[in-house]
Amino acid sequence: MRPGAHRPSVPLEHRHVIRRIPQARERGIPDATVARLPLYLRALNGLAERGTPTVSSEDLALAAGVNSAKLRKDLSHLGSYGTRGVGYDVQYLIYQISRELGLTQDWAVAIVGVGNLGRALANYGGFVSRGFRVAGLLDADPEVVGDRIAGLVVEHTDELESVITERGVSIVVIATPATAAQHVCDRVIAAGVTSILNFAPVVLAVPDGVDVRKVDLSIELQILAFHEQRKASGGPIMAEEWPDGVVM
Amino acid sequence: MRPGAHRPSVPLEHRHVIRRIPQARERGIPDATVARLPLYLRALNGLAERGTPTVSSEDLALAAGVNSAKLRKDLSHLGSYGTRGVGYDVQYLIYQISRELGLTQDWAVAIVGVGNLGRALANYGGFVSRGFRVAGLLDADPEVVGDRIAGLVVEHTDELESVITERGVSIVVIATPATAAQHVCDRVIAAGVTSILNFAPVVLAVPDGVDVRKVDLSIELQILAFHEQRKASGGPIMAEEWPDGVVM
DNA sequence: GTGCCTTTGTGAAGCCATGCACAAAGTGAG
DNA sequence: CTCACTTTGTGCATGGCTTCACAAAGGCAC
Ligand SMILES: NC(=O)c1ccc[n+]([C@@H]2O[C@H](COP(=O)([O-])OP(=O)(O)OC[C@H]3O[C@@H](n4cnc5c(N)ncnc54)[C@H](O)[C@@H]3O)[C@@H](O)[C@H]2O)c1
Ligand SMILES: NC(=O)c1ccc[n+]([C@@H]2O[C@H](COP(=O)([O-])OP(=O)(O)OC[C@H]3O[C@@H](n4cnc5c(N)ncnc54)[C@H](O)[C@@H]3O)[C@@H](O)[C@H]2O)c1
Repeated sequence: MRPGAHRPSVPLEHRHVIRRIPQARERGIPDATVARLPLYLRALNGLAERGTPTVSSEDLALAAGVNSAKLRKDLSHLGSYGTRGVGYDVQYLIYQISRELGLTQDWAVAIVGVGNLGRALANYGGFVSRGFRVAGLLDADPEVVGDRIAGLVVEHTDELESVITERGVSIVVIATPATAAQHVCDRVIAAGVTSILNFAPVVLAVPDGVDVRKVDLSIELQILAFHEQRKASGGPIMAEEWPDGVVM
Repeated sequence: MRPGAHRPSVPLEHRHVIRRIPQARERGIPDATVARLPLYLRALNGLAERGTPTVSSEDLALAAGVNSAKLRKDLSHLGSYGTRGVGYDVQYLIYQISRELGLTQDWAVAIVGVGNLGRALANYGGFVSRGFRVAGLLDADPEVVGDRIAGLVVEHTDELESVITERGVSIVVIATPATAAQHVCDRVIAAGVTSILNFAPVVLAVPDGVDVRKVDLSIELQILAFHEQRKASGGPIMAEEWPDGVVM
């Protein structure tokens, strides 16, 4: 996950070589930083709603749940948008981060697989709130096709390619059973999509240049279980036993 | 996220100091490794279903979508469970990883907030399939309380503490609106819960020793949008313009 | 037993991310 | 203008993670 797949040939040999301008603002924002920008954006929107005009890195870091040095370094990758002694202008920073993330434009999203999860996603308001527009709901089940959900009519997956091309869909959400996910994935890629959000518990095989992000509830729970067990068993030393019945 | 919060006082000064036994199997599995173990487990279960008795690190890595050296290093943190020249015994490895993750026991999970998302989660089969049992559904809305979902009756959040303590709930899933999440979080922690999976788009404040993992659809989409924009705008060099109307 | 083949387990190197600590830069009072 | 104060932007050190590459280990044939 989080593959280095993108950025295959982005030059990264500046920064320590010549340093042409004071800020290192010439592309190549670290993945870790990109993953935190939405967090900052959310915190900034909260501040903006309360009318706060400027915010220090310390306060914003607190609101976003990160270290303030990390926040400043992250923002420095976008450019020098703060004022020393004052902080960051909330509105201006919202604009800059939004622009960097590509949220100043509208993204058409299609959801494939309108079951329990797909319906929840379709009804989700937080989707639309930030430049993402659900432009299509698709399912293979004739029982489901024709249902009206959140103002959209579910279409048959036969229409997948035409929906994608005709409505300019650039991001596809896969919420089908695991068995169907790779097939759907292949089709949407063939139709030109290069950004996929996958909820099915499978590793999707995709060509270079296609970004897949996955959300896997089961994995999150298992990670929690690991730490929970660790806490319960009272410290780092554990019984070393395992059944001898299991043979290698 | 992924806080270093847990493991506050775990000694990690071995490994490069004395090396008491050939394998470094004395606790302290890296977070990055823990996060991949469920992936390996899933791949192994697929192999087991097809009756495959053993698997090489190369093949398993392929199925899990990782580098084979990384896979071997990850597994070496659990112990020396492979056979050189042969590979890993599928059943045995499933058992070892399950044990390490704490999946040999049953975990009682409560879901708080039974709206669109909460219902989807409650109906999700992949939940139960791996040692997780939904032991309670709770909501604050009297309209929702009493509904029967996936064999469970939704209870009122007034019952939150008693449900947690009486049914031995150790993991809580928060699927309430963002505004209610911190309040719910505080209550479940007061009731003794130390593992939380949060779907609400807020940074939860929790004391040390409590693990929070979050799933945020909106963040994933924004990350995809970032890369999508990068692809579309034809390479690392971009127009440097921004509206002069916006003043700092 | 001997020798060949396969595959693991891990040292070592390189890369990336984190966080400290501070100089530079800006504000505002007097 | 000067000075004290605040806060940014970043050099640097540290540590963790990834990947390569290979010696060690086991299986198997004869
Ligand atoms: N529900 C959850 O909370 C949850 C959580 C984590 C992961 N998931 C995963 O998300 C996926 C969907 O979960 P769900 O609970 O909504 O399942 P679901 O069975 O309720 O819905 C799946 C939908 O996909 C449709 N479908 C099947 N094949 C298709 C195809 N080839 N093309 C298009 N549509 C197709 C089905 O008709 C159905 O409507 C599953 O892979 C599941 O493992 C679900
Ligand atoms: N639906 C999605 O696809 C989706 C995706 C990502 C994130 N989220 C987030 O997940 C959360 C739930 O989303 P949803 O679509 O299910 O919303 P929803 O409004 O459908 O459901 C929220 C439920 O929480 C209940 N609730 C409110 N206050 C409560 C309280 N104090 N205690 C217990 N229950 C309470 C409500 O009665 C309601 O049933 C939201 O924070 C949302 O932002 C949802």
